[in-house]
Amino acid sequence: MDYNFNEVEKKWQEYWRDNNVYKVDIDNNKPKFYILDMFPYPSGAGLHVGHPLGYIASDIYARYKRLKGFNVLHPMGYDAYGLPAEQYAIETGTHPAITTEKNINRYREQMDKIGFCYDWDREVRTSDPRYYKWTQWTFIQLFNSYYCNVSKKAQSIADLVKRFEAQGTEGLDAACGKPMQFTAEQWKAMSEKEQQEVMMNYRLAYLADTMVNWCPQLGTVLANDEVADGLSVRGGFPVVRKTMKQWLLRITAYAERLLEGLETIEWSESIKEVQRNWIGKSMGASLFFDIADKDINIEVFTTRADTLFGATFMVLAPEHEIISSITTDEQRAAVEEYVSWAKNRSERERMAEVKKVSGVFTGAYGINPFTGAKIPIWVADYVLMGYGTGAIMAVPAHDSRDFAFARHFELPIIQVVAKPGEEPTDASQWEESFDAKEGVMVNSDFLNGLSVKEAIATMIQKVEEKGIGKGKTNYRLRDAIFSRQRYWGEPFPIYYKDGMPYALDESKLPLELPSIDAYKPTETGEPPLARAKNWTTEEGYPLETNTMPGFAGSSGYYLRYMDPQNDNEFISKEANNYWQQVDLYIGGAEHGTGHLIYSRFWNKFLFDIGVACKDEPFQKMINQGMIQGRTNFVYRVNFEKMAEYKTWEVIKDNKLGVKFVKDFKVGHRKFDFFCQEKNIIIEIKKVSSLEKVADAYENIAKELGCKILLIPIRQVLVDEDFTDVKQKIQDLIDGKDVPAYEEVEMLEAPRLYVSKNVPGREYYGDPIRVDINMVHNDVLDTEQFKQWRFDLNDSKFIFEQDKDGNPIYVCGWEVEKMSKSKFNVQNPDDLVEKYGADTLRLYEMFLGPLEQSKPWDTQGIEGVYRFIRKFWRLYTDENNEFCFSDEPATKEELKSLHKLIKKEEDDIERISFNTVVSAFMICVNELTDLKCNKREILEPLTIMISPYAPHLAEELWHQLGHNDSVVTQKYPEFVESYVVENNFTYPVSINGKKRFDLELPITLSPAEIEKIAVATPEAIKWIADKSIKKVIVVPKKIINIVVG
RNA sequence: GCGGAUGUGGCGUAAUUGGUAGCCGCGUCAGACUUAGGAUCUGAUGCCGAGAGGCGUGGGGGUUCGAGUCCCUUCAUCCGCACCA
Repeated sequence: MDYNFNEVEKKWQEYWRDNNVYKVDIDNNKPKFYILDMFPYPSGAGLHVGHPLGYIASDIYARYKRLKGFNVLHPMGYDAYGLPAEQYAIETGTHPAITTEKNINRYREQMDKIGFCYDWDREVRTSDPRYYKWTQWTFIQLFNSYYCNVSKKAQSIADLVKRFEAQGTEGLDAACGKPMQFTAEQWKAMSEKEQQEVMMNYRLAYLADTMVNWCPQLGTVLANDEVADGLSVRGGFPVVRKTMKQWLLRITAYAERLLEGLETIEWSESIKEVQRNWIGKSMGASLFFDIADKDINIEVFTTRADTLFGATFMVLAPEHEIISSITTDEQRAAVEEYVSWAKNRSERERMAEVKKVSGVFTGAYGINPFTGAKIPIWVADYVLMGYGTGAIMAVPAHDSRDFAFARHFELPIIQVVAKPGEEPTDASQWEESFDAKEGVMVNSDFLNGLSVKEAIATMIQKVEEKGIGKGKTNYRLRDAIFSRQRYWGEPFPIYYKDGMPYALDESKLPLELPSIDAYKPTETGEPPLARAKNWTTEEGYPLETNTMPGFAGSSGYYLRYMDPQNDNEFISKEANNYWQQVDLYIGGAEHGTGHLIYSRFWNKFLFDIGVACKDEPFQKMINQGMIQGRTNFVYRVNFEKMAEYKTWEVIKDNKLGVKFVKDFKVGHRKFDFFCQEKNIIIEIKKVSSLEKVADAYENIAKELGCKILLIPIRQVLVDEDFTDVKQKIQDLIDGKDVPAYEEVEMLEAPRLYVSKNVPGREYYGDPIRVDINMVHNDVLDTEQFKQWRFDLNDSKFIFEQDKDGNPIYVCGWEVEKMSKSKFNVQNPDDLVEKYGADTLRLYEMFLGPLEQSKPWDTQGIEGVYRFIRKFWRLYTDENNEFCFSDEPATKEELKSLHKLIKKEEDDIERISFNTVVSAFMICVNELTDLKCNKREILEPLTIMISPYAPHLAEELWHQLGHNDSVVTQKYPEFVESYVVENNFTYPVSINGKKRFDLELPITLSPAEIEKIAVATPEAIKWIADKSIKKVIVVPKKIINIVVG
């Protein structure tokens, strides 16, 4: 009998649980290591094979670090608040806590089956009052803090009040909503409400009117990262822009620190870049433009102060508050109409119409501060209120959007930057704007002749001197909207007195989520919490009815794992000083602009107030790739695309020696393919319409002096290799006379065939990626499609025609994200059932580099399963009886083992788990060949495989006669002397090409090696009559003989 | 449009500093044991070629004794951001 994984895995999972093997406590005698997975949102679908990929990797790393003598913190918990459970509650009336609990239990069961080494005593759930007490506590600290730009950290709002009392805003440099100036006397004269309003301008958690993403279907606002393509990420409902009073976190105060911090952490360059883009720092200048005949000015932000002389008009965002006060009476009606049109457009419409130019003139003029020229002020929605000041100076010559706008509304265009050595030209005649990042200033008075870089600096200096502007750094990052009009989230520890919000006393925490009768908004549109009875403080003040967003609970959870049972503090100093920060964080890259930036902000704030001892939460991060599913499809072949594809293939691969351009435009006409050099047009046309268009095209060809070839799309069916077309194109290039087109008759349906092991060939002769319409969006009814989907798993082939006998449906598959709606979800439970957890663990690692996305393909799992059994057989004899030898190990056996020790150490450190699995296979193959069953080899081998296949290892460890757990053992010591060789087999190259091997003692000098090498019969044969020019000898690497 | 990646056999991949391209596994083929094989074991397997040998890391060019690796250029695919002034 073979290895019985079912029995063994169950046995050790129980043993580990009953013996608290994974429990971890502070141990000052050991170095610590904190390795963390992104905790999951427990959805109803349970885990799929993509989830455990990161968990398995971190589990292996954690177990390895433990063997290496570290005290490893490796916890797990649940991001338990979230929309799906609440949507379900609205539909069914089931309390989200019940749904969540059920899902958590399922997740836990699935995770336990895979044999993770989490210390479950440290589990956290964001919806647990004992946990969210500290989320609320952190919120109160944010509410009671402001950000001092001088000390560059958060400080107590009480200090700010003291300052106001002493000196007002004199000398204050703090992050705030809008600039404020008042004296101590004025402060003291304010009413409490007024003072509270002033403080609100500085608090790090503040309430303000703000433009939000409002999702009517979900009945809540959403953060920018919760919206994609104008739709909500959860649910896919439309989102509109709307001004509402919301809680916000002043994350912008930390923009610079968030940016700088990226330099200190070991994250992938791509995710750092995502964050840099999100923060969007740009250095430029803010300039004030006076308005003609008015006593007001407009502030604009520009990164290109140098182009000021080229500013020929100004543009305001439709939401800009100054619009109504500057618009002239003649223009008022038009402006108001435009503004209301622009405001009422959905985000989706706006995005779809980015290329369309729209705008309206206000009738007002700004004054160019240097030339004194009057420049018209327009309103247009290509300027966004959310960025900079919501107003720009437009320099059409050097900005494509300004250029398009100027063209459309016939506004003047002045060139101010020229390529070095080139004279300025009449910009009003240009076809497109000149993106002048480098060049020389022209038409710009005192800037003329300067480079762009010099001109920017000079201009900023000049502007500052004149007092009409100043150098300024601008960030794209917006403050994070922190309230949601939902039920299933943390209640705010806030009550209202006299209309102003106040924080609850910390002793009142946690403020527990009340139970309510239904989970939807009230009839009057209040958030669900307004349904709660007695939702007031003891004194009767009303409590906040908004709840916190999903990222509230996940922003500081890694800290809580350090001290999860502590009800008196967020974390004890002792725990924090010991565990410090997360050493290795593993999770998906999709949280780049959400959780990962909020967490960094949250942690920096906690660092400022002395709760966290490190400025950054996650020192090193690995983003595991997504495991994609294989989805089988039925396709309808799009012959037009196929013809285009084949034609392109012919042009590309046939190496015709001339260059064809795709989608080439001549004037307003667009051609499929165009070769300028030879004046050849190739067009792809439907057979039925070919005759009609042929004449038209011949005229065009004549007009342009071109030759034309029309390819009937049915050509692809009768001429699979496109030989005919190849010939015609070649003839055209050679200047031969070729008829513009030939009618192709289709006599019978094309023969389709399946080559089972050539993906892509399944649906047509050549591996063509035809543009294909997924059938369920198209003609076929869903039932039939579904049936096919399942039939397709065995590459069963289907060939159909529709009612008119026209389109042809074939099958194939594609790699997609795994999702229930795509019928392609692979569930780990089934695989554990069939192959065991250890096989699943090894296979997920063996699939390829952790960070790479890869399609899930179960075919290869057999190989890993075979390996596991082969590994088992090393320890057993033909009768499956354990059988070990106490003989000393041979040199070969030790060499094999120690090669593996080194490889595993090196590769685990660089998170290359797939190569470690491969190294195990090599070692086991070698030991099997050596028929090795020595304890001296097998004991260390058992320890070494335990991070990967813990159940198997634990069983074998006990079979080897031990009574303790393999988890608590020491990783074997690498001994170099076992792997060093006396000889090295040199590859000998002649002119860089390897020709033969030569085994030589490693003690030889390069000169000796050269002497021997050139004298070998093999070398002599290759040198033949040529002479040796040079011999390169790299010791223990290569010998290269250069002959000539 | 901007930014980040990635291109190696039929497939997943390996090659850590420029030094034997294709390790390991899947698949395939052949053989052994078998009543049987979707079990197990053995061998072969980049392509072309009977062989000698030639060609091969998306394409083109360069540096080098030597390039998957470095440089230039080009093509393709994936991901992120996107009227960001």
